[in-house]
Amino acid sequence: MKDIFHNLLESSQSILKNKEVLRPSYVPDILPHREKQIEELAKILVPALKGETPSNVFIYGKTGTGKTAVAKFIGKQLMKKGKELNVVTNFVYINCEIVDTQYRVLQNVANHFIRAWEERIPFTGWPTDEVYSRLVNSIEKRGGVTIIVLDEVDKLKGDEVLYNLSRLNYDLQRARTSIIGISNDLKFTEFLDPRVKSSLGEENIVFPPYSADELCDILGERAKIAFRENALEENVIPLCAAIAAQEHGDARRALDLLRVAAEIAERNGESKLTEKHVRMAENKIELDRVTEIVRTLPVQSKLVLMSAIVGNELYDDLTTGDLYQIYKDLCRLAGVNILTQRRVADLISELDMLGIITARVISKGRYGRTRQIEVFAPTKIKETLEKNEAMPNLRNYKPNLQSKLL
DNA sequence: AGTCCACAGGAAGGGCAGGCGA
DNA sequence: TCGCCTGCCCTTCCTGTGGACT
Repeated sequence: MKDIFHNLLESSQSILKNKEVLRPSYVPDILPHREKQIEELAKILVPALKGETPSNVFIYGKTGTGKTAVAKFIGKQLMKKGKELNVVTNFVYINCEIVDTQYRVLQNVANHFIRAWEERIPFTGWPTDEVYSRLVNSIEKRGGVTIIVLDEVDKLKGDEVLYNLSRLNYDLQRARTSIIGISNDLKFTEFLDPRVKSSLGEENIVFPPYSADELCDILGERAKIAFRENALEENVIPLCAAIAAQEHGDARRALDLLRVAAEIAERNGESKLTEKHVRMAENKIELDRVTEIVRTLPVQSKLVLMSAIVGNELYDDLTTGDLYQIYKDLCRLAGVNILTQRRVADLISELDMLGIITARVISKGRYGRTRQIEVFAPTKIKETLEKNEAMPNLRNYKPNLQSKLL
């Protein structure tokens, strides 16, 4: 019994030597194919090292294009150079998906400057303007230039916090601040208050998606650190890169593929990572994504999805009308309100957008115009749905196929 | 060429919950 | 605590549409 972990540890040393390198949170020392963006951002921020105020920057780019990595990388470099030159530089990174309200953003930035022996601002309770003045004080006390990075800035609730942060410099005497906003939503600034828009959008940097070749280089760099020698079959990295490039050049997805593939290979006790493992990883990631989406769907959407699965089993080509008949039956079985066909049509569209089903508009001529519905990975989805208590027991369901047979 | 089916999908508005300032 | 506002979910009503059939 005592050797259980020993054995597992032994076997899991076969392929990976440092898995952390493959995680999205890891900031590498080299960022291949982002030299231009790094230089651009560095040029904008270099005034900080002379004690001047850098322009605010907005960074755009789809997920996995290296926005966060570049921002963190530059932050690290800036702090290092600041120390060398004896210039006070501060770098605060905030992920707005987690810290999403005005209060919490101000609280987080302020707490960054508060020393261990000083009173920290609590999670809640203080009036927002008091947190703001505390923030101004602490930045002022520290002096120098503070770079505040707001990652996923589009997730912030309201633009008040952006307005307040952008006017920080008016309230500061000796210290200066500059904001870097990061977003994957190109249209984000369109909906901002014009004052915020002009103040924050002083400079823009766009991160284009990586090509398959570029992804190969990125994976190659990480693989050197992550894997033992000869643990990778030659075509593994190009395959991961090609799959990720097909979507939109997402490096995060490429790294996930490589990591999950390695985990699968290790769990199987194999000593070499092959194309087969990448394919298995691709499947696993996709299924995990779908299961997660299905699990968190509202009850009505779950019922529509279940109707689609049942419908696919009963009909060769499932249409909106057929699905709606089944849906009404399932609602009765589950004791749930029946929504109108108009609303169900919208729920079908939503499921289509999530990529769980495909709903193609087709015309059957004289027999009308409708959508043909097909469910992706029905077995796995059904399994997930059946774990939900609110779902009806399908063993009690007797379909009425009359409409189709006539 | 015109008809007609079975919807798609837009517009408007009701009802409700939650947030917020007074 | 109250009234107002906003966003979300949903319904009702409506017009539009591709193509088989007449």
